[in-house]
Amino acid sequence: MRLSSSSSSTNTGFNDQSEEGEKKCLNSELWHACAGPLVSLPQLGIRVVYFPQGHSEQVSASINKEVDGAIPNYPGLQPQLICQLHNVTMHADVETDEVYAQMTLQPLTPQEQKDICLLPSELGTPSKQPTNYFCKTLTASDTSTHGGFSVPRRAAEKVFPPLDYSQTPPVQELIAKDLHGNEWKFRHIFRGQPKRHLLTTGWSVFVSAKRLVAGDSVIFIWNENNQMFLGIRRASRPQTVMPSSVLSSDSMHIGLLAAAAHAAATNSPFTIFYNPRASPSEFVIPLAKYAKAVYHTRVSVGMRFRMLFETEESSVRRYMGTITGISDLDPVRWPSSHWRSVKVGWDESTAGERQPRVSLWEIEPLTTFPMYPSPFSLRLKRPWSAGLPSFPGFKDGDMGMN
Amino acid sequence: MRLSSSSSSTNTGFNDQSEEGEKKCLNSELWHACAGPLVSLPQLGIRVVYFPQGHSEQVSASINKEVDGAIPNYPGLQPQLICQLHNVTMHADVETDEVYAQMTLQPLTPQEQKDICLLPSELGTPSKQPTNYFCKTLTASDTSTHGGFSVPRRAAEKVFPPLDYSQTPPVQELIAKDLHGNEWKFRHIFRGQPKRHLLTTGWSVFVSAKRLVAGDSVIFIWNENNQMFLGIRRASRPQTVMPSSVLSSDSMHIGLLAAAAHAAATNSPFTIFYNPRASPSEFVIPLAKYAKAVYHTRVSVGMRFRMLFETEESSVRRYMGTITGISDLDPVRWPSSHWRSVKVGWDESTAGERQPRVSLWEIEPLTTFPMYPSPFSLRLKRPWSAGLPSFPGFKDGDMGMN
DNA sequence: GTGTCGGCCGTCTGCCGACAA
DNA sequence: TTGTCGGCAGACGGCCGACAC
Repeated sequence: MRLSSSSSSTNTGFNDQSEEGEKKCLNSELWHACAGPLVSLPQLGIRVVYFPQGHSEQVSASINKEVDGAIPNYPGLQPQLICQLHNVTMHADVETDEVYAQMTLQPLTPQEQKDICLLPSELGTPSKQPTNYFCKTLTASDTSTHGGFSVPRRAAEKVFPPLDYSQTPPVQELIAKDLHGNEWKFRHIFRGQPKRHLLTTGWSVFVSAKRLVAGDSVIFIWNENNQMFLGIRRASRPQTVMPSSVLSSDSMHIGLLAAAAHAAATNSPFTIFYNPRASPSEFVIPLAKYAKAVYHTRVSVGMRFRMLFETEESSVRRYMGTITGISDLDPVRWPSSHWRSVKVGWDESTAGERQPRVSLWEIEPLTTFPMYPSPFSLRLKRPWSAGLPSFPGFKDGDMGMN
Repeated sequence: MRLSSSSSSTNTGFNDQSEEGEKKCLNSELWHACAGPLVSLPQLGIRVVYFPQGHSEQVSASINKEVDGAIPNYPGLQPQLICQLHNVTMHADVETDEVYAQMTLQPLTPQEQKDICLLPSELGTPSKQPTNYFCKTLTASDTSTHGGFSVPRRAAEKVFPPLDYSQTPPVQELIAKDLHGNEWKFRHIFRGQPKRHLLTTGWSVFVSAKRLVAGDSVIFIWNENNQMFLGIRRASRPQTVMPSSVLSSDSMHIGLLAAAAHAAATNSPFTIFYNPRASPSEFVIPLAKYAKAVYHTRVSVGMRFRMLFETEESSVRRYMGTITGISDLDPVRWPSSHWRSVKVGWDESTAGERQPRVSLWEIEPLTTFPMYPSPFSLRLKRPWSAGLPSFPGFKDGDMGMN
């Protein structure tokens, strides 16, 4: 019983969709606002690279538990699978409002891999963050039953409909839809000494319904159709411990690998969930982005790079670091994998939170080799070769690199 | 982050157990009271029969979703695995208080299967329901904020400490621990016209904390150590939809099968969860119980039988039916499996809820063959033969059949 | 510019016996 | 015997400007 929507939908609002019971479209802008500025979903129909290792990392993070048993080897399973991407849909957890995406991936046949021909459009477009939105981390006063929600002035002026300041005090009713299409009404008033924007009546119901606590964040969006949306982001990740009393963590990891192995062996589609805020890194990468990073970028130990991170206020900032090594993350289980193959050191001492290992497509090396404009498509002369970084026929092309 | 306890523990209360963070013993009596009178956990150390089909049924029921993709075949995986049972532990979901058990199963080696020798103790003892307990389904008044909890008179007299009736009105404070060891305090008062037992102060916090609604049930237990415990049972199973945005249902089913297949191939232990109130049937059966039902009971079409069911008030009653067929539930995937191999018709027309297929060990045929007392142990002359019901060396024995 | 507080009013919680099923 | 209700008193929700950081 999920609320879902196709990401390829161009709807800005919510539509009922009589498909398999009660599914609804959810607002794409809102989904991306909740997911964060760094999250982008690959476009429907393109070729992507799927990393079982990354998927495994997400499962571990989601159920808050590492593998403790023996996972059988899947010798036939490559560390990355080139897949056709079918059916990307955006969802939100009914209980927690956590955003996630469902993707159906179909591994390419050996013949299709041989004939790989990259189109410029397959690089993927970066996620479009809504223009008129704000994100505020809730204070103790915001979540207390004693009062309402204090709206930062700039935020109110940017994303709320303009108040009629001739009234004393200026008041209006706001209506906003959440990820599930439920409407929430708030009294928006401009009062106090000094004057400030407040949400009063309606706010506490929202806080208790969503079980918000100080430290969580709310997001308000004002789109071009004069609709308002609101979403939430919970601060406490450990709270989101999925109580997985359904299947043991070992069985989950085995299932993930076996499903991918089976799909790869039979070239049949399989389904995965991507939880942007639970997963340490994206594990379904547009093929063109992967190819560009792996085959068009020379990296070496000592090289400087930049990498994007999300800030508290849901904007982005760059952190700088130095490449300290290039090696397999798991030489035994996943030899010759590009997943987190780059060991890095971070410039700032507060870098305890940042990963000591990253993947090539996550970073932006500061010294890049010049790219030559070339014909429209990129043609591979060899089939994808068993996880080894040999891709000689892969030529530079106009894939919109910068 | 789970609260757990070993079922082999003889503790009646709660003990801290500095094992891997914060695990605690939970009360075995309370667990069984919440699980219901028909649920019995196999004893630690005995041989059990594990049914992947039954496990799969539980997963489907838990995530409220059938398999919709193609599940690969596991030709090496038998429809039942004989396992040694390690490490049975009882748990309760932190969010919902739903009880479940974790079991570690180790498939027997072919040699061990050949040498199977059943001990009488392996039949398993039926779950001991607590003696002093009551279970009440909450009314609208019980869950309303307007008042407290009306305690049925017999229940109060049986499981609450006796009141001092010389007081006017008689009042006392009750303290009871839930499945997680949290204490709840209630004011127990005997008042009104006519007089009745009520829980007032403290009741509403419990209701809101556990998110109880009319139709849910509470269970109070009074054990021999003068301790009180309380548990809950939710009426609405569809509410318990586990939002499994972690892994697709297909991957879960594949994982379950692959984990069992891997364990069977390597004779290594694997872990499963058993949710008594989510699963349609137990899928880990004591070997002796299985053997008795399959090899010591002759069933045929037209035979009458009885089967136990749980009532609203958490007691048991028998329903009668007739065997209408004996065949494979899934001839393609699981040929020659005893899982739900018996097609039945039920006597009462209100039988819409009851399964049209049952397993041999769930029913009690009304015409049984006499059992002959025999030597202490039952010896198998042949190894377990690939799911086929040939078990010729299996002799009748003193396994406490009735 | 905004987080927290004291003050104040109104609503709802929550304890009581009445009454009826 | 026990589910629901009207009555009532007190606690807490929730709107306000004051004040300080």
